[in-house]
Amino acid sequence: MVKSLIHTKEGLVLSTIEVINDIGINNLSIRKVAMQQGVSEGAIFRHYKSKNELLLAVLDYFSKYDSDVFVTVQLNKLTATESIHYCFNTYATYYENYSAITAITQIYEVLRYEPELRTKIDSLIANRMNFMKGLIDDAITNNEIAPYVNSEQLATMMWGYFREICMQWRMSGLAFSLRDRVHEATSMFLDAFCVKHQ
Amino acid sequence: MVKSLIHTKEGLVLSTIEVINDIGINNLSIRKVAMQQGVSEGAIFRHYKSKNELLLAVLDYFSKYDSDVFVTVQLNKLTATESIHYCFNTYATYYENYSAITAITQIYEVLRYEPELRTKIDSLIANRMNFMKGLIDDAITNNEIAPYVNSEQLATMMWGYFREICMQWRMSGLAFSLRDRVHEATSMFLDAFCVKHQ
Amino acid sequence: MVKSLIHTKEGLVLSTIEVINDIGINNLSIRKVAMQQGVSEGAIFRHYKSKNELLLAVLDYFSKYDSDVFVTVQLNKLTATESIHYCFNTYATYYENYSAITAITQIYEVLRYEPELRTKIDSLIANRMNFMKGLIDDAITNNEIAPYVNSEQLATMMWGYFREICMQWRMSGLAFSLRDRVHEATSMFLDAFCVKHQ
Amino acid sequence: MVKSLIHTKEGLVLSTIEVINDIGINNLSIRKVAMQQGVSEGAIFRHYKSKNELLLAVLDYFSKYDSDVFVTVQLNKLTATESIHYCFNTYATYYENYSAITAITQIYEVLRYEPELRTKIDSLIANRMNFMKGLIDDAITNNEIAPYVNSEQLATMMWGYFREICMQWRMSGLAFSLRDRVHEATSMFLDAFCVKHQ
DNA sequence: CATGAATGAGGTTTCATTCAT
DNA sequence: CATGAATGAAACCTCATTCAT
Repeated sequence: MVKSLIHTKEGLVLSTIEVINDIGINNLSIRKVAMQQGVSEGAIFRHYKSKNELLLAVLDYFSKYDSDVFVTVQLNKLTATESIHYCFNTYATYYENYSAITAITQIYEVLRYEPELRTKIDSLIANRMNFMKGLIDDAITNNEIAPYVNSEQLATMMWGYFREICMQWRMSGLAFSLRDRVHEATSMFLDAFCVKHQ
Repeated sequence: MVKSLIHTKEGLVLSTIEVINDIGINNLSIRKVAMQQGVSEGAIFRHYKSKNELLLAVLDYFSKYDSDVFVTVQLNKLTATESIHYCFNTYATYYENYSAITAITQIYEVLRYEPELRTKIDSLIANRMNFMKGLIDDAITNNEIAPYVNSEQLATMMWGYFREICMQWRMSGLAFSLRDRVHEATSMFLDAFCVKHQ
Repeated sequence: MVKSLIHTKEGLVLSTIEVINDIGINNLSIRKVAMQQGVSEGAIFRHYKSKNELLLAVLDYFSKYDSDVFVTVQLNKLTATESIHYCFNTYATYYENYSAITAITQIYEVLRYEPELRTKIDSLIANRMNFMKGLIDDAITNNEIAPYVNSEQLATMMWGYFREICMQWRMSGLAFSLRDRVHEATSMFLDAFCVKHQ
Repeated sequence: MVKSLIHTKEGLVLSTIEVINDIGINNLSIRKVAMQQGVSEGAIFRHYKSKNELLLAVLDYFSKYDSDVFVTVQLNKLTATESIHYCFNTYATYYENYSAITAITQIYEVLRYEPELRTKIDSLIANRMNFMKGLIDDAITNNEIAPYVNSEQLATMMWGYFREICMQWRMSGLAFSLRDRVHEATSMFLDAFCVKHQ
């Protein structure tokens, strides 16, 4: 479907995400990707040496968005809490428009069992954690969040919530607004741990 | 290994969990379970009609613990926030002593793609959510948690955190105390959303 | 179903015929017979050393009826053509009341590929042929059938018709009267090859 | 053996017929066909999605010959009884030169138990019946066969004979001339049911 | 570059049969 | 006698990957 508009190599990444979303990572196979893309199975191996290299490209595509968000946040001159809001809002908006991509958020552990993918997954998770922890630390420094807050735990809570709500959204058949729900939750988090002013 | 001590049928559930933890749900096969258990492949099919029926037994085993915890919490005459503490503490202690079981918490989405398992997974998740939401609602009623808190969102946060910290624990090679970490996080949650007394 | 009324050993023969009729000789298995009979799989091997020995018992049961018919025909003091009529009428009546048994008439070739069964099948077919050929020869001797008729070919025609009409009866879902059809065909045969009297 | 001369896909049909003839439909397996053809088992599934689809191709190949015969008969401007002679003579000649194909004539009932094959078998049998019934009806119209003859019954007799003599031919180890025997029988049939001229 | 045929390993499942109880 | 657990072989089928064209 996306075939002629973009290069085959990139199209295969999108097709793979589509297949994972449609039938699950467990039922993913080169044949299914080839069918989704409308090419032969052999053709895929012209572009990617192995199935796991294709999955690596999927993870690259996935983490590339992370990098973009993180850079953008840095460039915008926002307060730390505003940055946190901005960050989750950006993800939620993106995911809402490209729901298949949320499938990737749910299969970290599965992919981690493939040796070729483990490093990539680990750094992806670490980057997300560190970025959020950094923002929270900034917020503490700037007196936006209470000083006694454990920034690592709070970052874990936030990403944990985000992945959990993505799962609920998928389970519901995309039946609610991911964006609104995430926005409300982010506000809850920031209000709860902010410095209370009299 | 566990062969002669307990019935084969139950041993297969434990062996399956062990294999999932060792090599991942994606690489799980009847053959591998048979090897882990020290029986032939055919023998498994005397006890479970299919691979998915075996996985269903794994999920039953997994959710049985949930039921036990929920009942125990109900029996103990604790305040709502104490119950929440008790609940997560119980899980963390159990999981710390049986770390392989945490593998199951990470593969909901994968299993949901198997039609025979989807209902089970969905009810398992719904039960956890409803139980926690109930406790939070109780806490609100009892003035332990602030009345403006959205109990569903808070429950999502807590279970999201719990699954996320389980993942981190696994990724770290069980390098920290799950129990301590979860205890701290639960306190953070309850403090943050509790009614502030002057 | 037939369990307690008759001995298990004989019940197994009937159950086997039932299963062959229900799901086909290709899908016949010891397990299916055991289920039909309501016993364990192992129990069958108490009575029959192997699957093929059970099938041999089925063929014995099947050919026993042939013997009975042949003897009865001999005892009745009928003309040769009357005997032929009587013979096919007896079969048609029996098969109409026990339709499952017709399944056996359709699987000679399949069973012949099992070395342990081949001799039995061959003699069963030879006996039917010889018996009918003998009656036809008698009819020729008695001037009931024209002298130039090749009795072996005519016997082949008659048994061929009989098996073919059994197949059609089965395919139709037993939708017509096997007895009437066979009676008409037998008359057609005997009229066509009889000595024409002026 | 037939490998490089003709396409694999068509070769597989011939190999399958060979295997059925050699070891029986009951012992037919993809593995045996692969061995007969000299390819791997997986290779077969590139050409046929399943075992039953391969068997369907066998039946197509088998019924294709029927169609050819029926069309040829129609084209030749023969009398009805000549057509009947021609038809059976053609089959007998073909089968005599390709004896393995007669195996297919003996396994209708077995194949009918496979849902994917039933329709094909049923139409194959119906076509043969209707064609022969049509010829007989023509013969009656043309005063070649007596008007009181039930054409459906006669067609059943003829096909029944043909299948029965094929079975005997196979059982005898191809020890007699199928062509001569069938020719004689056809003459017997047509003489017996023809209009007697003074 | 792309295709389509092929492979060999491995997947789930069924089967006939054995044997301790 | 009967059961139920177990086995080892074989069934059908899918998979990642290779390679000639």
